[in-house]
Amino acid sequence: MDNIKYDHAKIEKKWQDRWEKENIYFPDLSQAKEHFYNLWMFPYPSAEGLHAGHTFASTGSDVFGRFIRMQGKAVFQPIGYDSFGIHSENYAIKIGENPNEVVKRTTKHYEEQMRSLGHGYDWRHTVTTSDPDYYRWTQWLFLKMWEAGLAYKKLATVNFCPSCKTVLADEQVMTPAQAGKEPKDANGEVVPETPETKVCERCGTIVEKKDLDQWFFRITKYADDLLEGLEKIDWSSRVKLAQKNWIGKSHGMLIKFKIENSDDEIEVFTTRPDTLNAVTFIAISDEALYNRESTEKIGEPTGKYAIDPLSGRKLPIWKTNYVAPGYGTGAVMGVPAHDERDMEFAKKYHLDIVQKDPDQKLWKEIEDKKFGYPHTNFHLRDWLVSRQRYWGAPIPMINCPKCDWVAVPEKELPVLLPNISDYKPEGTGKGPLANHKEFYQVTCPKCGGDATRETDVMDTFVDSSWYFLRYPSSNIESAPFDKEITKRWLPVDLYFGGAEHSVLHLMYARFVTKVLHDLKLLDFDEPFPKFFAHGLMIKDGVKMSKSKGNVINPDQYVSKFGADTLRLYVMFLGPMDASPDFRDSGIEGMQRFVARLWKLFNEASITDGQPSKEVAHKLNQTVKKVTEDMYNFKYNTAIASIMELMNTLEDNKTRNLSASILKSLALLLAPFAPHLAEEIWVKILGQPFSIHKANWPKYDNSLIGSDTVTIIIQVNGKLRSHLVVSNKQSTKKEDIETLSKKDENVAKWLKNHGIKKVIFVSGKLINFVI
RNA sequence: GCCGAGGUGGCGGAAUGGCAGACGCGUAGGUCUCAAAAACCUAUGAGGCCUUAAACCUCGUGAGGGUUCGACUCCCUCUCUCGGCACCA
Repeated sequence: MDNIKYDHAKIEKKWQDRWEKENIYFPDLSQAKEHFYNLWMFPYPSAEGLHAGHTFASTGSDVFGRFIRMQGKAVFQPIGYDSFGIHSENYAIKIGENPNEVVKRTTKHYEEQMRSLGHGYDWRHTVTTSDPDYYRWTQWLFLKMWEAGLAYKKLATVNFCPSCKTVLADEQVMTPAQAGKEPKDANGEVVPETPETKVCERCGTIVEKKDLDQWFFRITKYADDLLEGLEKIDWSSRVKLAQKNWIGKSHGMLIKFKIENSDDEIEVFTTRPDTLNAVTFIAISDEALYNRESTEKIGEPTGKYAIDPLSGRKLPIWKTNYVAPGYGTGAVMGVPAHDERDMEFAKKYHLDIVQKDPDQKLWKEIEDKKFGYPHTNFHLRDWLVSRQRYWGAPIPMINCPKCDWVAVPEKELPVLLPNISDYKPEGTGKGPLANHKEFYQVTCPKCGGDATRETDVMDTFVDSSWYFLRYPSSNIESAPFDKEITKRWLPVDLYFGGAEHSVLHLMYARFVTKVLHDLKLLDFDEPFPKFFAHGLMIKDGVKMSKSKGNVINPDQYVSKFGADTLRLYVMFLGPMDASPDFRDSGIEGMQRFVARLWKLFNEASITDGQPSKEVAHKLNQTVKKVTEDMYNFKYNTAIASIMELMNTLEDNKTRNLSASILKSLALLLAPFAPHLAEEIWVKILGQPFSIHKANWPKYDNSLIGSDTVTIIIQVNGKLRSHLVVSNKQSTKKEDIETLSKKDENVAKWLKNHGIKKVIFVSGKLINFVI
């Protein structure tokens, strides 16, 4: 037995080295004709290593890439690291090391892990977003935005954690339950939670609001384009809907109200101008009241009155906390009869309530009489890209007392991020770079006078908004992306990633692509025509996360069971878009499957002869099923049918197995278990290296149907018996009906009953209705 | 509150109008062994019938109703779970 033990450690390493040496996964990017850009969202190195959830996702992508490569296409499958940004920086701070050093170490380990899993990445085209060769072009992108008038600076309210002394991204502010923390005040005292309590993801401290000067990208200008573009891309409706809701387009009108005893007017946005006849007050947003974030509606009368343009009634104007600032005009018309929120407010403050039916004619009347005009509003806000942090790409702008904001000339890029020791955020409203004169003290590129550099860095989502453009051109120094290569390889053929990026990353990448398209730098305007959202891995029923302490490190499984067993196991857990639960017990079953396969190939007497009918039939069925499942990312059922095939072959083992059958089986296994399949292909079947360049097996439809068919016999829809007949006979209603009636068990049910109707589905079933 | 996805054996899951539970895990019994592990074989939704076995029957896909010759699958109502958004006028 020992001589056929599968030594996964030795065999996997051997083939990984040979694949790399012989450039199996490195397509010639300038030549390839039939090409396929297969992309998995790059990870951010915010931990020492990747966890099993990454293994599930990256393997899912790799399996597809291998499958497509075996269809004869040149597959470009790159990988990199989203290494700038708050996640990586926070991790560095937590372990008390400089992010420059941490990222070097963690990305190295990530690479080792991905290599050990046997992923077919093109290691000659990796990107690391914190590398100056990369962020130089992130800064270039900022300049393009600036030139196009799509970057601007303005005062904005941002989230601030008084304990971490830093500004937080919106996605790092959450409810205490989401953070898994008890809410604390700035002094670290636990305080009672209210429905509005929003805390810092990391420490659970209640976030404060601060007003700071911030850089924005004008994504709102592309709101309609982003919405319309969704129509032509092949994404799941769930993800499209999330983007649609985020963009939040609503049609309505802006209506003007004159203010009593004044020349001023107040303008409100409404989607219901047909209810103007029931308006009784005007509610305006008030930052101070709004920031108290109470669920109870509160307000204060301003003492002023607006005039209803229809009836001339006086409408009191109230400052309230329930009108969102920054949306529409920040003012709404109060219509208690048709809006629950207005009703709640009107009741509390004893405002008038007028019951009148909505009148669709008002849309036209308001416009005709010039009380207002049609207007479309969006929920989408401009993209805040400033971060008062250290670990990001410096924003390439210079502030000159004479010339205002001046862009750093393109040829002076990159603006290097200095390696400093005081990189921790201080919470002063400025980033750590503001403490470094040698960084910010510069001369104005325009007038030559003394000027100061911007000391904020860019949001990490800017880094990841264009990285897919860089991969094929990663070795080009003169441009962010080469024109010819980009034309050949983009857009991405399949983008594989987590649904948690449904809005942010995927929206930003689409926006940036559309901007570059409008600047005539790209000839497509959607970066990911096909996106597949995989599920998130669960461990023992709960989401895998560092804070819950249930993160699984794949390394121990690779060393104990081997990459192929682990790959097969995670792919077998369930369909790719589900959330599989990682349990240790199941992986041993997969180890058994691998051992049985190995034994089958080693013990079989391989012949050149034709396979038996039964085996040929099963093989063709399996090839068809696996091929179809691959395109639908239903790897679990693909593997199940390979198992069935193996079970059939084991039953036939005493007979000799034909080489053609074994070759097909090896090919079907190749995407899932690349090392095992290669070893079998080259060493046992004597085929030329490499199986991963071989052609995917074809199936013959004529061999899928067997000679006989089982017909189901039902009485009143209940299964009563079966009938095994020849293919030909199975389509003849009269024959089947006669044979069925002779069946003892069927006859029993038909006895003493008249047959009302006979339903016959050719080749499948017959149903007697009695 | 709104939107979306979902509820199938002891467990992961399969079947998308036609044999419910493929495939795997687990469990039980067996073979091998001094013994154990491993490996292999057999059984495995619940219940009934039966000396035993085969065969057969009833029930069964969150609950209730409907459409259909036939429903896990389609429609309606309810319920629970998970995910996203959340005073957006």
